[in-house]
Amino acid sequence: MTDDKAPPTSAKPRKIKAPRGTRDLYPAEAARRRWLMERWREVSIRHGFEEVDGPTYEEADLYAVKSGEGILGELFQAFSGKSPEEVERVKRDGRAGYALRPEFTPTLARMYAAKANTLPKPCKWFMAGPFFRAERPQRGRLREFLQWNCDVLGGDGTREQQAQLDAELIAVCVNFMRSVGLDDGSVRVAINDRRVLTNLLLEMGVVRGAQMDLALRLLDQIGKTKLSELVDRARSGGITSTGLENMLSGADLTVAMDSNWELQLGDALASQLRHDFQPLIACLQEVGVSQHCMVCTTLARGLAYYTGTVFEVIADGERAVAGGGRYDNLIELFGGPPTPAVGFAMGDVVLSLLLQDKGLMPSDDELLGLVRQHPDVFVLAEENNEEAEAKVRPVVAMLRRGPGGRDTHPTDAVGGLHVRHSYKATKKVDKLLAEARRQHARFAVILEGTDSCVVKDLRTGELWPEPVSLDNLHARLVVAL
RNA sequence: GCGGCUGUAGCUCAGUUGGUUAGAGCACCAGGUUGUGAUCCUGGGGGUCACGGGUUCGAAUCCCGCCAGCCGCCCCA
Repeated sequence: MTDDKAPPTSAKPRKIKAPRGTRDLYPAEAARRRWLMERWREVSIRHGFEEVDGPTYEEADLYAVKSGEGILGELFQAFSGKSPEEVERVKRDGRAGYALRPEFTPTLARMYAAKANTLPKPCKWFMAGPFFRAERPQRGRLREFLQWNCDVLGGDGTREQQAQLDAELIAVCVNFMRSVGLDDGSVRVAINDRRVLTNLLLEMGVVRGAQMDLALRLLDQIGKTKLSELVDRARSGGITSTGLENMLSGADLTVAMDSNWELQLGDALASQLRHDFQPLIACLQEVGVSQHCMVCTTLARGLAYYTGTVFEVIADGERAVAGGGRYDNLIELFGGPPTPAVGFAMGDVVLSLLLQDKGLMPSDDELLGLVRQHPDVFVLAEENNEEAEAKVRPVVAMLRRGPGGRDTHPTDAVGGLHVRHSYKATKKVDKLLAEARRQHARFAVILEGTDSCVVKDLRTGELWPEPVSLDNLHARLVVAL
């Protein structure tokens, strides 16, 4: 108290708000996040993926390895704060030793590379967790967000198996979308192949190297930037290809997989693409998702490390919900053995917007139920019955602990019920039942004395015909639930 | 980093050309009626009107700044 470093008493405490682009999760929002994570987990596991995770921050250099220039500007820097040298270095060149993870792939590559020879091949991993990017928040984009990553690493590298694994990965993604209620019409997957696209551009006269990178970047911008400007940028980049200009100008090079390509593309292009995409298409049909898929030859995906198949899940009115592709030389880049790999990521922000747009986001009450936060039992006492009132808290404790009234190990929740009681001053049964109802309790237990109670089923509104002895209460409730 | 719009109670919003002590509904808390599920009645807590300056006898209201949110640009791993 005599500390002279204490702030002056006249200083008003500053009201600190959540940092820009972050979210405070009150019970309903926390339930929504948990529900989403559980859906992601459930679908991943059902498709044979194993859960992994890594640190939420990494050495900043990890993110520089795979060339992303832009990425470094959007890293949240992190440092230990203990080392004066490190602080000095941050002041000197503005770069801390660590960064909050902006994506999972580098961590994944690092983890896989470290244990490559002991892991099954192919190795199917998923994770879901928070990621951080120091961008300007806007619709569908925040600074802290959740992301679901699924990846398939390794395999024999044959074109046939690659197509199988690509298709399997796309299927996980599509089946998730279905599992949250999105129908065939509202889930579309745009698919392309970097190898096919590059060949196409080479044939059009685009030169490998800087020109090719620019061309890919420009294709990625279609729909976001005006045509005239795209063409201008292509020309100022030294690209004279009229083929590219046609692509940029919106020549329709997107076809539903199950449709008649020749009609839309002409015989020559159709037969070339059919040849290139046939293995993947066959596999997508095998796993039953081809009706969602279309080949979109203008899809590039900005990411530099993609080497083959690339895809995006798109929905009208929102930016891409998920995106991914094949990155066959990335593991090697992180010091691992040459390893074919394919993966995708889905963020929670756009997905939530999409579910809201479509009316598929469960209500707050539904979410609390879905994540099992609705009480099993709400305990109260008859009015004007002090003996019964005195038993409320012991009965609550007994039901929470579980059978026999003996304490169980903290990790052993078997038999313990989710039990609540009122903290209100009122003793009116009417109001207490209303409270139980509001909290969506399944049963109300109304104590009548020191050893007996009546049970009301709040779902049907019916009373159990006979009073229940407190000795049998837990067992009876467990059966009824 | 740049531009546009918006900030009044936990939420949705009123608030007149600048004029008493800033309001409603919902939510929350309490009391009453009813009396073992949603009704109804009454009362209560809660706001330095985002924040900081300025103009004015007087500012939620007008001006400037700033912060935050939303929308877009840039960028997208």
